[in-house]
Amino acid sequence: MVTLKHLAEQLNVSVSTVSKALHDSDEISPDTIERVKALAKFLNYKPNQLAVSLKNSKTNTIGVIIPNILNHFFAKALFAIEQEANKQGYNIITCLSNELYAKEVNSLQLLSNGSVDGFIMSIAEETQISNNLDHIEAILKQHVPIVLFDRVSEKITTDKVIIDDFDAAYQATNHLLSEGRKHIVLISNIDELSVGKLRTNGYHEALKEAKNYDSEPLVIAIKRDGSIEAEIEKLFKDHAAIDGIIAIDNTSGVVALHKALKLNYKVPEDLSIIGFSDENVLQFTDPKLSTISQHTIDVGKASVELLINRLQNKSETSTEIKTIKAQLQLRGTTK
Amino acid sequence: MVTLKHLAEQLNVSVSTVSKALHDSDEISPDTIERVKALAKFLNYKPNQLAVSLKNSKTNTIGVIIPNILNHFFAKALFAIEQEANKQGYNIITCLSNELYAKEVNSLQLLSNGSVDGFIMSIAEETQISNNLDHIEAILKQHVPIVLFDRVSEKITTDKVIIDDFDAAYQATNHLLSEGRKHIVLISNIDELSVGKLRTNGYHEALKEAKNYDSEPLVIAIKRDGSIEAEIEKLFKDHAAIDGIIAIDNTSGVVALHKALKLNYKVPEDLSIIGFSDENVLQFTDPKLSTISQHTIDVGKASVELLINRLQNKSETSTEIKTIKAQLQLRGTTK
DNA sequence: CTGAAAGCGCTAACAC
DNA sequence: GTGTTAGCGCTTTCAG
Repeated sequence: MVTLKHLAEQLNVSVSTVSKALHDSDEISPDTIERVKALAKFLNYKPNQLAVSLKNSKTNTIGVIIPNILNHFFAKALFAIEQEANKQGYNIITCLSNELYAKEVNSLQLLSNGSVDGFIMSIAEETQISNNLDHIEAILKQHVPIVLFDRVSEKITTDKVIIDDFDAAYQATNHLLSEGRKHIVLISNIDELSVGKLRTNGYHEALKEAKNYDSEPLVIAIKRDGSIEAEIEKLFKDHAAIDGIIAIDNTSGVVALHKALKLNYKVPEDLSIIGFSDENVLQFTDPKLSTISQHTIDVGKASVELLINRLQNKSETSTEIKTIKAQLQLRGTTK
Repeated sequence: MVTLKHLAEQLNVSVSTVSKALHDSDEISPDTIERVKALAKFLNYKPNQLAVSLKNSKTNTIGVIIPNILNHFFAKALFAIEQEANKQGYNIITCLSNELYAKEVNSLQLLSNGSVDGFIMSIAEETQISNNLDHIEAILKQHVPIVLFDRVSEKITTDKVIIDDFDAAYQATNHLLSEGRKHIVLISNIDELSVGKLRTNGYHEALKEAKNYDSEPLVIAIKRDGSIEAEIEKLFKDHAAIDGIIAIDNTSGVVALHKALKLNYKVPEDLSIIGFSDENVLQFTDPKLSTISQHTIDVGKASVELLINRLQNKSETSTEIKTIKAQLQLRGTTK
């Protein structure tokens, strides 16, 4: 590894001269600067980031903790975070909690002592269920900033980026009501998550406010390990009169559509379906699924902005909660 | 941040005593060890990894460069790499090249000077097209080990983990031949990639060896930005006699199945389809897609093993190429 | 059993 | 315009 010292020796100058020269200090003669830079380039010198970070107590890297990278929403969020961070001159260290409390604790602990300047994270399912957030509080107390996105908690006071989940489901439900649907069911396999609860509440609220809607709300909660397909088949068997479906997780809307078509429901004539999905599933459906689009890229971008802001304005200003509007995208599975 | 120095001051001992005590050195009295550890725990001391790494010239972190995190194959590979690395006591820094040469160069440069002990990477599309691999050679020359997985190059001599792409496609094609198919087409949107070429070759070879197969090979190469759906619709229109499809990328098999069913092909009676997909798409298809399964978890795991091996046996043994067998999973879209 | 000192690679205040 | 020095937090050799 080429170091400042090597360059200094080769050039018969001191290490500090080399360092200054490489930073274009005006303490150094143009001539020397040029010689230093030439040799640095020739030897392909790259500063050791570890040493720089140690010296500066600043790493220019962000720790990102993702609950489940196989979930397309999070993959896309990571994509956006990485992109924006890079643009702003930050690197990222990614940890995958795999929805486990223990891994989340571990990652936070491991990185919080100097390895990263701050965190962007979404809370693991296990953590949300237990609602034990002391590990996050602990990091915050050490003045390492954290931005929470999507899966957040009211127990924690910090910067957050959230989606207006309640409103998104509320609007979706209202849309189906406006189509004159009389039996609207909500399907969820994210029952335990904060976002799942909010979406479900939005659905309930819309139905409660509805005039002329006589059916009881019906929520199908699919267990994490359960088969979405089997549950949905059962749903159609038990409730043949269904004419509207809101699917609040990433995939069950697509599955519901396939099953419905298989059972010869006419979509959207007899039955409307709205999913909480990204465009990536559209190529797999016909008619194209109407969805609630989560603007995932914006979520990631906003998270990075919030964190870097906090990092740079050391000012202990009050925390910010940024809400990214979800958007109802009507396509082929709604009237 | 709590440092060794803090602990030392509080306890009226030297920094080196503290350091040794925390490492259970037998130079230190059991009594002191206990006192040190107690205080360390009380103050929630965590060693500064930057300092440790700088001192040891060893970071225990692996740089992972992923071409496209929105591709499920790579998301799963990352998942596996992270998991295995963690198990072995390594952290990962993830960089996303987004298929771009420049980003790949950048990530490699940035991390190669001390930030990571080695790399696990799959080559960006742009890099594979240009076939300019000097940046990778350069890192290798600095004795920073690299493991290449999936998208590799023969120009580079280093440890590699590959899938037997040729053989997988060869077998798949032979299976369709054994069903008596007479018009087998190959669909690809990864024409430019090493793996795409290998799979296509396997298809060609199988057809060449086949007796009683009279049709010409037919390869539909979908441009990166092209619409898979439109291309496949066109395929069915232009070649109604098709009775076998091999789709060599992650998604086009699913799309082909949907379009075929829509056009009232009987699958698998009139038409067999084999995709190169993971189980994650199965819930979207009926009948279930027959696939070539890539054992992505094994690919990730093997990559980590190879790298750590290289890291620990500094011995300059010859490089290793590990082939992970792909597996033909016959389900509902083949006879 | 404990401590002093050097050094990993870098930056920056302070000489000269 | 250039060099000396100290120090970031840690480990480790060597003295005591």
